Amino acid sequence: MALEHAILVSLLEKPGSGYELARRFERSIGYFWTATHQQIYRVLKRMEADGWVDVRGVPQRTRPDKKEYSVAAAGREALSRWLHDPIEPESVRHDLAVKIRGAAFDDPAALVREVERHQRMHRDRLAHYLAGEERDFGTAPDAPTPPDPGRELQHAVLRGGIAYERMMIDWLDDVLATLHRLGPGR
Amino acid sequence: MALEHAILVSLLEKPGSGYELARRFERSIGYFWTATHQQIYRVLKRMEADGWVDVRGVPQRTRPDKKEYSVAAAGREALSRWLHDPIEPESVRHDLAVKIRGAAFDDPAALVREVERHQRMHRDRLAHYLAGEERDFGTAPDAPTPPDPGRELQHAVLRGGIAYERMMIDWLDDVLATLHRLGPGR
DNA sequence: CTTGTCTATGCAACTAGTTGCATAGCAGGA
DNA sequence: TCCTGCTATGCAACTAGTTGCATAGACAAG
Repeated sequence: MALEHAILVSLLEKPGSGYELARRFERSIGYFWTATHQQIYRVLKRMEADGWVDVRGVPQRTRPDKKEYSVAAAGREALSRWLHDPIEPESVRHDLAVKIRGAAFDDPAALVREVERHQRMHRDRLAHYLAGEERDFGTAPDAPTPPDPGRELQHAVLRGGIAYERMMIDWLDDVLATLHRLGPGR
Repeated sequence: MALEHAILVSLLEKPGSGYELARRFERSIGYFWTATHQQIYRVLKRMEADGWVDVRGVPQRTRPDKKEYSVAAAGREALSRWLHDPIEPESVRHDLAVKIRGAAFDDPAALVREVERHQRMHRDRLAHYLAGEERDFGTAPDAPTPPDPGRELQHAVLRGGIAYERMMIDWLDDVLATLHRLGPGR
């Protein structure tokens, strides 16, 4: 399990509340890990009980009070242990591939719209990534930024996301061409 | 949920037992969907109760008897319904990306071996895919095979797997270069 | 003749993740 | 004023998926 570890990394990058974490999981972290707010709250509880994180109540005037979490020593150690563990089978769940193979037993042409819809989502995400890259890592201004490992590694992960979206867009072009070649079937 | 649907597609391609399905999920189907034998047996039970599949006891001499499953009319309809449903948020779980961002808070250089190990696994899988492609879809012999939608679509999905592995290998080269540039940290 | 591997199925207990709902204060618009 | 939407946290009930174990016959290696 790595949700704990994804939370640790996110809190090390910047401490925050469960709600804030949930929003990060909808954006930057969500590109390679998803989690709902319920799951995050529950796991944070467990991490707090295990002493992996510290909590600090933050009263707010205009908003409900929040609990700001930050990584404790035990959490850092747990993360370090996990980083040094050679694990991961990388389980895959790719609905669209199942659908494409399934289309042979239905009407292949009926899948065209669905594939196009997915391709559009990947194009949108690519545009979003590229905008984020330009914003956060764009061509250096006059002041050259000092080398920052965190920044460099975040950029490397983002480049992975960009490469993934480009690959998907190209592959879905290939799939669409195949579907068109097959024509209306069954 | 799509394990049911992945099983339906697999059984439409070729009827088989729970054990056989489990082995297919370790190979061809496993490239885009994973499942353990326990899960498959349990889901098959449910699908049988729902009338999605038919069972036929097959006595065997040298092996334990098996139950051969095949898709029933209701199963075909369920698959068709799912194929026409525009769904999927494509949930992602990418441990390695979490590790890479986490490396900023540990020793980036210590991750080099792990990344190399992953890259090796992707190279192996790519070689495996390419061998399978040559075997099943290789340069046509004298007899041109008749057009078969199932075959074409299986090939399209396999090309997706190949594109994915190539993308990952290239990206991990990029990650390794970044890690080396950072040098031993913290 | 014992040990290990392969086919074949399954139970029980657990952990992970999803869905629906509840609460509650504040802000802004109709 | 009421309704919607945002921040903020959480419970309860469910579904999905994992891990460990059990059984049992056939076959091959040592």
